This record gives sequence, C-alpha cells and structure tokens, in this order.
Amino acid sequence: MMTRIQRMGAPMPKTVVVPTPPFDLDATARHQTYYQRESGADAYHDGAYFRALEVEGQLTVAVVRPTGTVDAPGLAVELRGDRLSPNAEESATRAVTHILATDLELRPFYAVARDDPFLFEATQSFYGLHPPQTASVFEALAMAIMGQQISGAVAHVIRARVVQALGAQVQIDGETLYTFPATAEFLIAGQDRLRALGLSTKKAQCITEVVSRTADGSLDLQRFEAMGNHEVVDELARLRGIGPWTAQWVLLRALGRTDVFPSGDLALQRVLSEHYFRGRSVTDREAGAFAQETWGAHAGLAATYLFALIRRQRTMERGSQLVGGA
DNA sequence: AGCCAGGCTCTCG
DNA sequence: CGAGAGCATGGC
Repeated sequence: MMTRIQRMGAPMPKTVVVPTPPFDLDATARHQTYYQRESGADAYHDGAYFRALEVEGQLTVAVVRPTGTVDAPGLAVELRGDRLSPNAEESATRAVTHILATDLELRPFYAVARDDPFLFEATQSFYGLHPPQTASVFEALAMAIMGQQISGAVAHVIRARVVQALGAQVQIDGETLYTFPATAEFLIAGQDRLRALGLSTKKAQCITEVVSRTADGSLDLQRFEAMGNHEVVDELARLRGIGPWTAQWVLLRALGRTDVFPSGDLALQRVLSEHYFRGRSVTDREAGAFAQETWGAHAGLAATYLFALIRRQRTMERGSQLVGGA
C-alpha cells in the first residue's frame, strides 16, 4: 500500500475556538485517546491534543491546547504542516472541534444527573467532559466493526494496525500519526489484507461491503447526518455484520445523538446491573428502558460518563495490581 | 493455559 | 422471544 509521508515543522497561525462551557480539554482528550497510547490517528500529551487529518487532499495535524478555564474555556487550534488553503484550514478546524464536540451543551444533562448519586459523582469527577465524536460516519462504523465482541485492548491493537497500514503517515516533532483511512483505502486493501491485519472473515467482509457499497453509491453515509435515529438503524441493519450494538455506537459516536443509549453494550449492562439492579443481570431491553426513564434525552451522555467511570475503575485496578505484584 | 472481552448472525425450540 | 454455537485475537 502506498503510504504518503510528510514531515512537518513550521508552526502555523492559531485559531481560537470558544467551546460551550463547561469544557475540559484534559478530560475530553483523555477519553478520546484512552486506548491509543500512540500510533493512532490522534494523541494526547503535554496538555495538547493532536489529530491527523486529511482535508481536501491535504495532510495536516491539528494541535489543540486550552487557553482558558473549564468554566470560561478557550481552545487554541494550530494546524501544522504545509500551508493549507483557507477552505482547508476552515475544514480542519471544524473537524477537530467536531471531534471534541465543543458545541455540545452539558448543563441540562448535569441537571438530570443531580438526582442520581452514582452519576452525579461522575459528573463532578469528569466535569467538563464532552463526548468525543469521530471525524466521519465511516470512521465510527469501521471502528465499531473492528471492535465488535473483542476486548478494548485487543480492539486497540487491531485498529492501530489497520490505521497504520492503510492511513497516510504524518510526522510532527518526532511523533508519528496516521490519518484514519478513507473508504477508498479499505477498498483497495480488500478482504484478504484486512483479514491479514487481524479482522475475522466476517468483519473483513462487513467492512468491504460497506466501502464497496459506498463506492457504487448504494450506501451514502453522509446522508445519515440528516436522518432520524430509527432510519439510520434500519439502514445499517441491512448490512450483514451490523446489528444494534454497532448502530447504536454509530449514532452516539459519529452523529452526536446523545439521546441514544448503547443498550447492547455488555460493559454498560454490567455497570447498570451493579449499581442500579443490585447485581441482577439486565437484558438489552431492560438497559434501554432504564436509561430512557432515568436520563431521558441525555441517556447517551450518561453512557459516556459511565464509560469514563469504567475506565477510571480499570486504571485503578491496573495500578493496584502493579503495586501488589511488586 | 485457558478464559474472556465494550457482538453478530444463524439456527432451533 | 430466548438460548446456543461459531467466529478471531491478545491479555491477564
């Protein structure tokens, strides 16, 4: 596969973006990059969020740093690399603010969460965490398919392998990032290559079907933006290998449908079981109904904060294991 | 060394 | 509807 490599040096003019408060870049970028220590499409270190992007055929890395406070937030967005056209600059800035969901309003959700001690604690611990979104519908769909069934750690390894193999490589300050591969790159790779990168036969077939149908126009993911939740689910369910879990995550992660609770998610089902059902296991249906009743139109934000809790829990467990093992 | 992990599809009762 | 099997891989 042809890999374009670009070395980037000279700093570019910065744009300042004002997110809807509260906004905490640290919490949001950590959440977004949780599994990607490095060699993914983005990275977070030294207080800056990095994301490789391809806009209008031009490669760039957006570097985002906080300029204000969580309650009076500002973000400095710097585009590194070859000078972009004004249009491309605007697209890149829009893309990275979309990824960080800067315009999302958290306060109504916080108001609902106040009645719920468990979630209230989460809204305090992760105050200002906006639910990160993917750059495109396809990115969310491909990421979800690659992550079906397997653990987060395994999903991370496989996704990183695919992104590195098929994405365009960008180097900045000695760090290597890759753009998330476009549908065309998956199409060129084909089933066998995807299979060799660690996807199961079914997943490789599923992604191949998505990208070939995108290529022949029978599937238009761009259109999802303007469609209702149920329409999107119906359209996605027609594809072999895509069920409720994948569709729910696409709605939440790509389209910012923060009313959608991924009720098919086993990790979320377990959290609900533990904290709201006294340990009794819950079905997909029960999880969805409970989330809808409890958090209403903000159920998707609740899911984001529940995942933040799950991750914090795992991080602490890992920490204590390391201490215990030593 | 196994068992399980942020499922989906198909089959059978 | 609900339950069960096969799929793939890496980490604990």
